[in-house]
Amino acid sequence: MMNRVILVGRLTKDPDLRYTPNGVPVATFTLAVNRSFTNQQGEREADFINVVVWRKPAENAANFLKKGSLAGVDGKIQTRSFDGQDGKKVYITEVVAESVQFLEPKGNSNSSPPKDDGNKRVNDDPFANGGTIDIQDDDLPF
Amino acid sequence: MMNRVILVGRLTKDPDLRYTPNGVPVATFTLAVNRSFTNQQGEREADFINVVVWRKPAENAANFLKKGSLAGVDGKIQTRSFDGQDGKKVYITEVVAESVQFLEPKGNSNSSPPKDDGNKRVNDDPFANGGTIDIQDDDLPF
Amino acid sequence: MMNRVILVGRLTKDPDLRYTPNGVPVATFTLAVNRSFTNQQGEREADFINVVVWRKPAENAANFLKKGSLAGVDGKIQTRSFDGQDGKKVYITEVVAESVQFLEPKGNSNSSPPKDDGNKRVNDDPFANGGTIDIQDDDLPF
Amino acid sequence: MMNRVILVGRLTKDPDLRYTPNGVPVATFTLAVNRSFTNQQGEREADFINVVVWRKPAENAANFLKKGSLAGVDGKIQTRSFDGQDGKKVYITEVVAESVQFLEPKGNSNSSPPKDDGNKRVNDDPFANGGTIDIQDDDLPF
DNA sequence: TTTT
DNA sequence: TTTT
Repeated sequence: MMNRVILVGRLTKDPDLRYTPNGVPVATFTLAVNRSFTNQQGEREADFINVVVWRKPAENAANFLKKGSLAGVDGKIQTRSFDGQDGKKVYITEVVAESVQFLEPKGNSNSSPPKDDGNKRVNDDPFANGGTIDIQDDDLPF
Repeated sequence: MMNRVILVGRLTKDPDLRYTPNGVPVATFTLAVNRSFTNQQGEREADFINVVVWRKPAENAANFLKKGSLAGVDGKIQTRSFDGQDGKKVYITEVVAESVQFLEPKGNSNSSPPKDDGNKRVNDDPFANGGTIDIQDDDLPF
Repeated sequence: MMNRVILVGRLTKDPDLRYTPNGVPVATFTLAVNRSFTNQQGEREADFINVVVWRKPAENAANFLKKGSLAGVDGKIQTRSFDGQDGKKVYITEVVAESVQFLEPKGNSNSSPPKDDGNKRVNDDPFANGGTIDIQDDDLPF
Repeated sequence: MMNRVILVGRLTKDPDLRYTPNGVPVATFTLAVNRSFTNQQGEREADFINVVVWRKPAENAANFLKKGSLAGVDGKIQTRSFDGQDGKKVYITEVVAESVQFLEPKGNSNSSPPKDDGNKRVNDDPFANGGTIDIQDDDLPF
């Protein structure tokens, strides 16, 4: 059994950072990954892939990525289901990132600096880890 | 922009082979990929990932894989949407396989032989191609 | 910066398990991965890829894999160099496996049972972990 | 049998473009891929991975990548051997790229424009293909 | 509900 | 023989 996904694309919006009742950080975002070929109308389309990240990489993603950022994701496909509001089961397929890579060049944060929305700052420089936002030993305890 | 998925798992059902109006073969199946860790209840869960294959590999998948077969998939994640019966947009995330690998050992087709449901036979031995079911030059013209 | 390798192939020999001076297990083996295409002479060739595994997965690989076993590897490419006996630098490219997957079907250990060469037994059934031989929390402390 | 490699790193030198006696373009370059962790001395090390590309993507790589460019590679590991000058067999492990991705942002070609060393120009804008440098139908015939 |  |  093997399950591996690698993506490079651009965030369609700022990451959404939340915390579980136990205080575990979870970030979600959507990556737009342009296809390398065009459709019959000659348009280049994209796949819009939902990504979930847990723990410290979640906080790093929230701190260093924003709408339009070029990011790499290494993780797994996960499927889950829940009961929708109309009583029907909803099936979800998403990518759980094990590491998120910040691929924007150093000076290239466009116009605005990385936003600070009040989350505690975990790491001030994504390049301190070679640009990788990885699972760390000192992550929240689970 | 990069988009790559590699999976190894077991088919939950026999592949479903169809043809487009232009005669292009498309097979779909679901791969159950067991996770390497267990949940809080100590149960091992699986991800159920929908896979689409086009052209000759579709026919090969239909001919050589069946419910329970161990298979490898190398492809891309694709997202698409359509309008559901209740007027709401339905969003789909699936894997488009570029190659499908038959991983069952040679003599191990369980009890029954590979089924033959009347599709024209493209290749009588998946091992003739090292077990790979790949896109071929003589695929249908598109 | 991203670095990901996924392989499925067969061991060319039994894994070689050693221990560092600090007692850390390291296993090495070579995977033969048949190519999906043939050369001009119509022969199918293979790539012979050296794989290194550390810690508990190393012991699991040594216990459950042997010459001819079908195995999956998920890891990274690593390069290193050392000074050869003739004073010239030797450059090595190999795969460091983060997880090793035992893909032989359950009853299919060919003729002989998994060998036991005196290594302490860490896990008696690779399927207890869904066939995955993964890095565990109780690995040696580094 | 599966064999897949995905890399993102920086070119250590300009690509080296050559042509076979039959006129088939081949480019080679080395990708420096920084590791996400540091060694015992607290230094971040890198893996230096040799990459080979054939046909049109080779020409595109030569035209759009240079020393220091951030690039993504999707391909396979290949091993081969030849007889060294001292009569001993030399074993090579390298990556054969199926597609090469130009990840430098559009305006960020540093100081100098993409070099033109006299090769016929195949494509003037790597972004015309969404930044992908892919195998095309009109490649040389093999 | 989508990015450059 | 190595990149930012």
